[in-house]
Amino acid sequence: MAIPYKEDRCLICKSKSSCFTHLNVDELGLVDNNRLEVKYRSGELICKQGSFASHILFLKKGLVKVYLEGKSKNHILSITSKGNLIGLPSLFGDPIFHYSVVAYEDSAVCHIDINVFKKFIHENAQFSAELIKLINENTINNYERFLSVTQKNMPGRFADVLLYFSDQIYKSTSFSLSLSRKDLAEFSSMSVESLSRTIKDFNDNNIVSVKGKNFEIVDRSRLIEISLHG
Amino acid sequence: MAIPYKEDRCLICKSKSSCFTHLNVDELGLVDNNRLEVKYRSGELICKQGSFASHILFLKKGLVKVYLEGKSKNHILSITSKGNLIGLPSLFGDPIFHYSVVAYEDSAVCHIDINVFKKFIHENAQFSAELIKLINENTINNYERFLSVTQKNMPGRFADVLLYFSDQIYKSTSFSLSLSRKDLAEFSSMSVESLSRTIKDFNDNNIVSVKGKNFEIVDRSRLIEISLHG
DNA sequence: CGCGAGCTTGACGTTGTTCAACTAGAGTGG
DNA sequence: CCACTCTAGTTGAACAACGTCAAGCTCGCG
Repeated sequence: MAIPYKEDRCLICKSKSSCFTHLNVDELGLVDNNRLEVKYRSGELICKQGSFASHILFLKKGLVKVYLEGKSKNHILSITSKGNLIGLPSLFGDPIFHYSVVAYEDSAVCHIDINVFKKFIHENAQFSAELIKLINENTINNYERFLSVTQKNMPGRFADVLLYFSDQIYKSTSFSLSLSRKDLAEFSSMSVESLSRTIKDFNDNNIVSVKGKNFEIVDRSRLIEISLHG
Repeated sequence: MAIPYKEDRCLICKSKSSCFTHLNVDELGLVDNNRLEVKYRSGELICKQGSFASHILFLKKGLVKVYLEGKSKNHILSITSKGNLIGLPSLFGDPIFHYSVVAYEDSAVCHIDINVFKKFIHENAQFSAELIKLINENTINNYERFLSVTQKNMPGRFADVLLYFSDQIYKSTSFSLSLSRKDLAEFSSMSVESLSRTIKDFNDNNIVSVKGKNFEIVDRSRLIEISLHG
């Protein structure tokens, strides 16, 4: 059996979620005493849709995919990088995870007892306010994805995905993508073959330069135009 | 100028949202003093995507559609009946409405000052907990819709929509639908013509009996089977 | 009685998927 | 170091799903 491992005390942790900034020293101590820090290797399952959500997860380090499991294929909800909470939709109602999460890179995850979260919600209003803010940001992102998925054709959807990686995840015009073509396809709501053709098309038209998993956005304005349905 | 109209005091209102049950007499009085009750006729716009969200809306009576405005067509997020709050995603962050809402039936809506909501969130932890629960239920519904939209064909999606009306809205196997074909199409993510053909198909195969806006679910188990991709 | 919006129907075109074959590269064992 | 295998990725052709266009229908309403 593994020995519980904790790199830092929460108090001095620099990668805290914004809602933890509203906790006092005692409260942070309570978090510390009710968490486990777990390291995951790339490809490992961090949480499984349908399993018991006894803990809220905090992604301290790494990159993960958050996805819904469908009958035959999955739907990737978001690619989430460090500093974000996972499992918030499980806070009330059925205490089960509503999605699965898998690590893309070696990741560090704090498992925080869900009852500690509930305690703070009932006792610390600042914490609740911040939590609601985080949940709402997520909801608004979902709305954008609804529009992308239901109203755009393949190039438009893939343009959205590329801009998402460039702006939100890697914050650069060139990046080495950790996702497989299959994952990219599930994130853009299309088949692997169609994705491959779309990539080729973007590459041939000098919109994006693609070599394997390395992407470089060449013509950003064109990409934005395509995203707005071109 | 219209005279502010209030049918009941909040204290004795029987159609309260679940989060208001955690307010005391004084707090309910505060809600009462900071709300307007507005009646809408069928077809009227209750709130407009992108406009300033100074108030959270409570649907006291009626039936409305909540939808995202796309470039050429809309995407209906949900059909919402009385007892539900509208505008919660606008609570923090940009104070604008992220969707539009239109009445299907004559409806009564309480406009509650958004600052009253924020005040309760910062002072009443029970209220926050209940609010988070409501927001999360909505998120989980969105997940189901993601799977429906991205992984099912037209019959599957329309079966989902019919079951939604039967189970969630009308709670009966037969109902008179307030939605136009166009709205039904935007709710099922397809064109009006395809919707029309799908309806005809369901009707011809004795799965649902349809006469104009009157729907009767004849073979529920078949409908569920189709929903699970048949 | 005629007008018009909403609805239906058929023919056709487009978009995207599926299937199958092929290719490139990474790991394995001799 | 080289053949062997396995998997991820690419490509082409056939096909299915779905949208678009145009015409016709229905029914409420002036």
